[in-house]
Amino acid sequence: MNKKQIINQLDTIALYLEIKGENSFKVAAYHRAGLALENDPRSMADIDDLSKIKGIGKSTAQVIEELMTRGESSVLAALEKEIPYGLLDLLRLPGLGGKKIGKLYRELGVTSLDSLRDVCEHGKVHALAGFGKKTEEHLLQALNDQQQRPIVLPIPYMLDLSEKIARVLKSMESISRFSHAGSLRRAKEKMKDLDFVIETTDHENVSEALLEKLPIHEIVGRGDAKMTVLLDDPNRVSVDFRFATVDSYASMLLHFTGSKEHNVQLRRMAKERNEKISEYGVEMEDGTMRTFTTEAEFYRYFGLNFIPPQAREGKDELDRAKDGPLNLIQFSDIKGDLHMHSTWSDGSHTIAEMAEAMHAKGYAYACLTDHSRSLRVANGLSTERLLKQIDEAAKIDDQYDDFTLFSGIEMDILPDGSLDYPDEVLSRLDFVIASIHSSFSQDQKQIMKRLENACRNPYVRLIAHPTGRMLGKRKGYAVDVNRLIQIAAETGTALELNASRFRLDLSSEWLGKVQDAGVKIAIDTDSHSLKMMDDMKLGVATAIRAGIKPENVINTWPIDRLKQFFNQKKKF
DNA sequence: GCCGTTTTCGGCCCGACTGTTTTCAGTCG
Repeated sequence: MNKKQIINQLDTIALYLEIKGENSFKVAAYHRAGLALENDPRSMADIDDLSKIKGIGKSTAQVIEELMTRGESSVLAALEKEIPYGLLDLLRLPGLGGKKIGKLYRELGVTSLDSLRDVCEHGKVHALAGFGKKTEEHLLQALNDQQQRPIVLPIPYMLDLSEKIARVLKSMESISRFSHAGSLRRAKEKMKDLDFVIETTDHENVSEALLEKLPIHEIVGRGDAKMTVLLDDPNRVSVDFRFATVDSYASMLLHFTGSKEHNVQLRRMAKERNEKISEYGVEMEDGTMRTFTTEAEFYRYFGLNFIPPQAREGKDELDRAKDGPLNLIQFSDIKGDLHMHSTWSDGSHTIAEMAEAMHAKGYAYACLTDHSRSLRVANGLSTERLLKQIDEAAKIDDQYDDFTLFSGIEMDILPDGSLDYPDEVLSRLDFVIASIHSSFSQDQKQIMKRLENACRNPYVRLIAHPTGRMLGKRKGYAVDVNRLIQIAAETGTALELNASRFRLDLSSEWLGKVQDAGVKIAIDTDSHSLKMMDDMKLGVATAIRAGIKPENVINTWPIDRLKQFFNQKKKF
């Protein structure tokens, strides 16, 4: 059983325990054990002593062992025997938790969504103590709408929504500051809702305006401190708006950025010194509330260096932030973008427009990398056109003295493993990227042969979007990423973090291993338009999640060092 | 169920909101 399946089983056990009415800390312990596994970068095979992992104790370790060896858990089997499986579906209805489900089961014999509907329709629910007419109505409504707790949605979808909401917030005069928070701010690839923290003195007005300007499906809750709505989009995305004052804004942002586990650890730390953290600030021993103007100031108060949102997953970041600055890459480290397209292949803007936009971003360099000749659908460059483009790019480069436009190519690795141009053509370019755009369904052996051939070419410096995945759309091809990292290390080839919101390839999970193997990384937007260049921020955010240090990212390097990398002889 | 440079037992982050209730339980993040 793989790690993901084991985590699922642990979560299922937790759900059963919740319905059983177990102590909520016991329930949380199973979730936390799953989280601990997820946060551990090692594969199941590499973990020798489970109970040494923080959050996994004797009991959960035993369950995990059993899942690994037998493929099933006796703890889970006993729960399945005791509690009808259909009750788990009820947990997905908004407003129903373990306690209420337990009551419905024990007192009304509810065992499934269908039997719940039946008792609701017969008016039996509102007679139960603790239930009432409104609860019964809401349950029926939820059953009829097939309304469920939010599913997880991919970051490209949520980022678009978030940007639309941000535009609305920006237009409101009564808002002095706002930020997205939650999983999106931590750059998780999937999330179930959106969170915004808003600084305002007039939350009534802001709530009203939001309800007016946003497409709202339903108001889930509305109070002085927050408003929760379901958007009228195909996925009925849930959005939380939290209102803060000037004083509480930083604490509020910290709190709603999470992660939950990060917050728990911070609060524990505060508790040890008899202080109490809430979203409003830090309550001192004498009851006074201390507030902060920035998150950095908050961390500093506890003797910690700043922890960027994407590093707040409740791993070991608090310990590391005690010892010194985290030395994680940040956006200001980026000196250029090494993967972009122009109208010469399938981009929407001319070389001059792309170059000027990169220059305007304050970058010191950028590299033009249109598609190669075999990628006909993208108007890939014939050898003649490529040679012409090199001249054209040089002319544009000449117009700048504080910016360099390199000439490169994104060259296809063909299905048989050969490359799209001969070496004598590649030798004319500053920077050669190789990538796969065809025959995705080949078996792993053939895919790896293609990638290995590319890495062993003396001119190929980077493998772009190494897995070929599209978030929320397709999985990518059958690449053995561990092996690719090994080959990249042997040959001195860099691997890409494609920063496009549709890709994020390699993922943060793999990038940590890339860095550990001593392989260099390029964070590129693969821009086909001016707008796409902005995804560099998302790329950096993803790199931070992976714990990437700036010195391991080639496009943080000054131009001379980058040129050295472009020209160095590869190792074989 | 997990955890401990004061602890191996007694805690476990903290608050908003709703619906059910006359002071709070349950759900949620």
